[in-house]
Amino acid sequence: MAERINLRKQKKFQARQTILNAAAQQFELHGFSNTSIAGIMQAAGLGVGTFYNYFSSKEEVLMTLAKNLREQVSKKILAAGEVKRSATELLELCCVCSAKLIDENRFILPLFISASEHSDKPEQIPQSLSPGFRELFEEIILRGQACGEFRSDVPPNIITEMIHSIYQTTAFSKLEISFQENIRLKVKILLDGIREKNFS
Amino acid sequence: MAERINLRKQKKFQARQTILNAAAQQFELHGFSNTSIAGIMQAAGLGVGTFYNYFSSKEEVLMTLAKNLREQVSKKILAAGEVKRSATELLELCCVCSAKLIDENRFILPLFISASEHSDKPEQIPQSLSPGFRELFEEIILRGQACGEFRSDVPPNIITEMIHSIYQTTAFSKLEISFQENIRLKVKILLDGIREKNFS
Amino acid sequence: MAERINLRKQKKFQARQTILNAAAQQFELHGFSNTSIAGIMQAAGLGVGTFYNYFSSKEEVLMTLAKNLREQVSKKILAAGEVKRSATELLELCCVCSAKLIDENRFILPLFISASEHSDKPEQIPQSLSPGFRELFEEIILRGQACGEFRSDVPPNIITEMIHSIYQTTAFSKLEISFQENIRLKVKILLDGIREKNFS
Amino acid sequence: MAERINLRKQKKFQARQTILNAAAQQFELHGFSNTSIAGIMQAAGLGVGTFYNYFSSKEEVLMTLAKNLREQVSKKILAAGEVKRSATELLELCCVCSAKLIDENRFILPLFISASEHSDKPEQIPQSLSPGFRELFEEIILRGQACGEFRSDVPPNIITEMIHSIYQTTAFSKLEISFQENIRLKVKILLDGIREKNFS
DNA sequence: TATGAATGAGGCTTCATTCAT
DNA sequence: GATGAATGAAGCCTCATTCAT
Repeated sequence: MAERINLRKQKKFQARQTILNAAAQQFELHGFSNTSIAGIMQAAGLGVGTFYNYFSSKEEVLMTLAKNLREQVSKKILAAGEVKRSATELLELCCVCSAKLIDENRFILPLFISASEHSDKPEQIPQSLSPGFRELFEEIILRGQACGEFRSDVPPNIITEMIHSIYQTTAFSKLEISFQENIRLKVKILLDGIREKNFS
Repeated sequence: MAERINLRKQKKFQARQTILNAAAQQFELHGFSNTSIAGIMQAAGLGVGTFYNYFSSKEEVLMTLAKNLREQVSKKILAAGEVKRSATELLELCCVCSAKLIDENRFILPLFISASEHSDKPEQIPQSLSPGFRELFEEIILRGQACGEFRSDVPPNIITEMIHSIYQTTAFSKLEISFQENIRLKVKILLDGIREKNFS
Repeated sequence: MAERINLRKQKKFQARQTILNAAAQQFELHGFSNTSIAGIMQAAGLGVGTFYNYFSSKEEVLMTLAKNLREQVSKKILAAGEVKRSATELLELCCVCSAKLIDENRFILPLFISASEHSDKPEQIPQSLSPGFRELFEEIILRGQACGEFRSDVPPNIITEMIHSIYQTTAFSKLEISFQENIRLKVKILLDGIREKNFS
Repeated sequence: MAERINLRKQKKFQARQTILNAAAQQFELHGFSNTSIAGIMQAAGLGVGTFYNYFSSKEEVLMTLAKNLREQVSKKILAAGEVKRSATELLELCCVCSAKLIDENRFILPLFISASEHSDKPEQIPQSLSPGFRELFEEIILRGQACGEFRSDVPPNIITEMIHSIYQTTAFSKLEISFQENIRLKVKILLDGIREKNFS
């Protein structure tokens, strides 16, 4: 009996996952607003009505996809933070980790930028990927400023925002260079720009 | 007779302007894809059908708005470039100028990011605001690298892209700080990050 | 003074004619229902509003074009009828005359077939090109039947309708043969088919 | 389960049929271009959107209606052709058969004439009802000419076209006589007109 | 739970017609 | 009389959402 319930739960979970994957694929292919629920479900090989057994709107799907990515990123980054290093090293490491994960789920980033736009249902769209991400970066920067490693004449949230901006726009880059390498170079510039001059 | 025609043309020009302004307002308020043509024309206080006397699609309106801004930015920047200065000074000046103009037409920037998304009519959406903007920045950076003022271990197009990213995402910033000041601080970091270390 | 009025009338007449010609051209090019008033007036090189100084609807234009053709055809045919001949000769002659004129204004025939369809304003569309055409044919046939030249076991209006049908559909013919020759052959068949067998 | 699906498919088929019938009725009532999709669906007692679950345009509906009729006609005619008779008899029989079927679906014929007009989507409108109809007639005529039963001084395609023209315009006839009788009389004339004089 | 047909609101676009100049 | 910008009705079509099976 318990197994049967488990099996059912598993099946349900599978359908949900199928929808999420199909949605990700369609979002990447046609963009968020040009993707219809019918389109997603067709890609998923499921009936249209089934969608509403798992989600109540396209926005919710997007939110879920984002949450998943966010959790992955957070986990990786938190793990990295456990070993003690200089703020610079830590920040660099975090950036590399993030870049890698985002690269593997690239579709999600553009989505955020476009979907967050001015949706009719803005409450359903989280501000950014940040929770557990933005905070972490900001914490590292604060620490770096506190110990004199980073310049203090620029507010930490500005610096965090700048890091963010690098991720967001690099996802769109048309340059020949790879996403991760592109991020690496920009982070290098940023790190050199925020390093306290007397420090080195 | 000529006057009569002139008068009419003038009125037509005004109507066009009214529509453009209403569109800008609505785009800013609800976002590009959430703005309907009916909405624009209602905001403009004109009949729906009138829209098609001036534009053939929402995309064309956006393109027109963008072109207008682009031209303003280009003019300002080109004027700034005529006086000879160090690459650093020039870049800083350009950034300040651009920031000012973009600040006054803030709505347009988010538009580009969202509209470019995956439109059904992508050919109608120019890649960015850049023509005469991106090129200018890149030229300044090249010159700075050539004379040893800027680091050469990062390709100039990466740096240009980074400047772009600052504009794009700062337009969305929720921080308390003003747009122009925000840009100023980020540009400061960037300039410090790309300055050749031996140079100073 | 009188001249001035005449001149004005002439001018007015010219504009009217210009519109009629443009309409004929557009009808032929795009079909009746796919032709817009704006399209006609653009082809005429006149302002849209001007249309309503001369006609009150597209249907009226069509009616006018048809009336013109009808009058031409009638005139020719009546002239032909003045000389006395056998009914067969007369019918053949009429058919040839009609074919020639219709060929020169081919566009009008298809129009009738399609426009008469089920227009919203059916009262404005005359039944056919016939007045002074259908009647004439019918009279010739009646005469032919009366003098034993044509078979009498088929009502004359059926025969007239058959002649009509030849004109109507031949206007659409995709065959290589010319319109007039095509008509000639079909009329030959028809004449042989209605000739009283004992007569010859 | 299979039954359930079957039931649904059956219902779907019924809805499709309902729409086709409503469309036929509306086309007949108001003509093709004066019939709106909303009108059809209202006549069908269904929601507007439902239309697009079955067809993608009015043209497709027309095409479907025509195809159905064409198939019926072809079947009947082919059956008639299996018994061997003289070309004259065969042609007469075919004409009678066709007349009967067309009479029962009279609406479709005018449609073809009007719809073929100059549609914006001409590729979607087949040239005529002919496939398996025009060809058949032409074959009979060729055979009749070959065996000296029909006159050979008129190309067979002209004769076929003439038969066609009889059907097309008789569908519009305002005469008191019935469609089938009307056709019968005209075909009699035609047959007499194409019979080789020496043959009888 | 899965399905997919039905629905109608809402967006886009065309166009005949009006009217101020 | 000539003009053409303004208009809104009306048609087309898409799509999120519901609901009976």
